[in-house]
Amino acid sequence: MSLSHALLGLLAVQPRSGYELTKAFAADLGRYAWQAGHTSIYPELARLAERGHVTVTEEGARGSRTYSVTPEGYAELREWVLTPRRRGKVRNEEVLRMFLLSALEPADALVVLRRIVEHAAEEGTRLRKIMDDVPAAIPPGADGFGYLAAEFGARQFEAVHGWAQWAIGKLEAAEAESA
Amino acid sequence: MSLSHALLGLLAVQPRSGYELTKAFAADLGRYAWQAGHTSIYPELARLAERGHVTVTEEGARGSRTYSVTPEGYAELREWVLTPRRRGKVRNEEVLRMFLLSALEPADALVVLRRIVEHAAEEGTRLRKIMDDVPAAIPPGADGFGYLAAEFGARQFEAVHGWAQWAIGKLEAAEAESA
DNA sequence: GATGCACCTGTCGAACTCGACATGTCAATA
DNA sequence: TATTGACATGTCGAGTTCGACAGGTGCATC
Repeated sequence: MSLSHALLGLLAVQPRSGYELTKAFAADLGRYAWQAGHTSIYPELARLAERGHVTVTEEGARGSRTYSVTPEGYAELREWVLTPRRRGKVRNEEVLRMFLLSALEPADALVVLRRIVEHAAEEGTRLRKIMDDVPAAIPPGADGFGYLAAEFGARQFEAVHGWAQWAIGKLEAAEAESA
Repeated sequence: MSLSHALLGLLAVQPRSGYELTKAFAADLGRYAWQAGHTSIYPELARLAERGHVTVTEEGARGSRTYSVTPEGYAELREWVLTPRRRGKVRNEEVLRMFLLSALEPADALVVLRRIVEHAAEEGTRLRKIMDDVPAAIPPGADGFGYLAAEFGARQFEAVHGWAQWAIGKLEAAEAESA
């Protein structure tokens, strides 16, 4: 399962509590790569601990438990990331919505595409700003996947932006032609 | 559920059988947007028919049934695509693997990143070739989402390609610095 | 001292997914 | 005519996900 590997990866970068892991999934990780709520995370942590892939290395206030990966857990993670795989799981509601546009009337599709262009531009500049504020010396991934993720997200939004503009151009040309 | 809307979208472009829908999900749609196997599709078609969002408009050889969207189904689809939504479902094993790279040793990460660069370049040119072969006159989506999807995929791969190269640069610079 | 809020962990049930299994058809090729 | 393979639809059970519900803590502010 991918969730277990996502948790191992997060913990390999830095030991965290279930609560902190939940926040990481709510941020960039959950935005581009893999979503999970705390209701999936806590039971999965328990399973990983049972398997010996993680251990509790600190107990803090309010019953919080900080988990770290064990050597076995790290080996499992490394193996999973390094092994090339056939097609993995894909599920993206945003992208699905983009594909479904071609099923609508061009006028409707244009409304949505213009919204996408606007939104992608906003998010792109937001992420670019984050990248600019990060001192170049920060090693990738030191604090979660912030740095790599921000750049990935920025490029992703730029690609979507370009695609939506291209699609608008195609639709407008098709409309002008049929008129 | 998104699966039902994906089916409505596919059928709105063109009536199809469950078998043909399954093939569409195995192609570009399932690659970038939403995966589904026939074991999800057939029961969902039955549910959509029950709700009156699709109907069987043709019965062919080998027990095949061709479904079409009803006006109610189309209205439901339109509403779903046009309504702006908070964050939708995201799940992408490939991207997750990219994020997890920063949890590995730089040497391991570089191996994977170089593989990504190569793969993204291949897929990008493959899709670009498809785009070039498509006569410009074909209206978007006439045969599934081929045209829009190919362009989207091509831009996606180009973005991943650029990102991976950037990441390699960062990692190599960091290694050189620490050496 | 009460109130609110972010912190922190958990269960349960309904819905959804997915691989394995099952069944039969039509056409081409050996 | 036997075999192969794409066509075509379906069920079942195990595993996964996710929203709703639940409950306790430490701190700051009123």
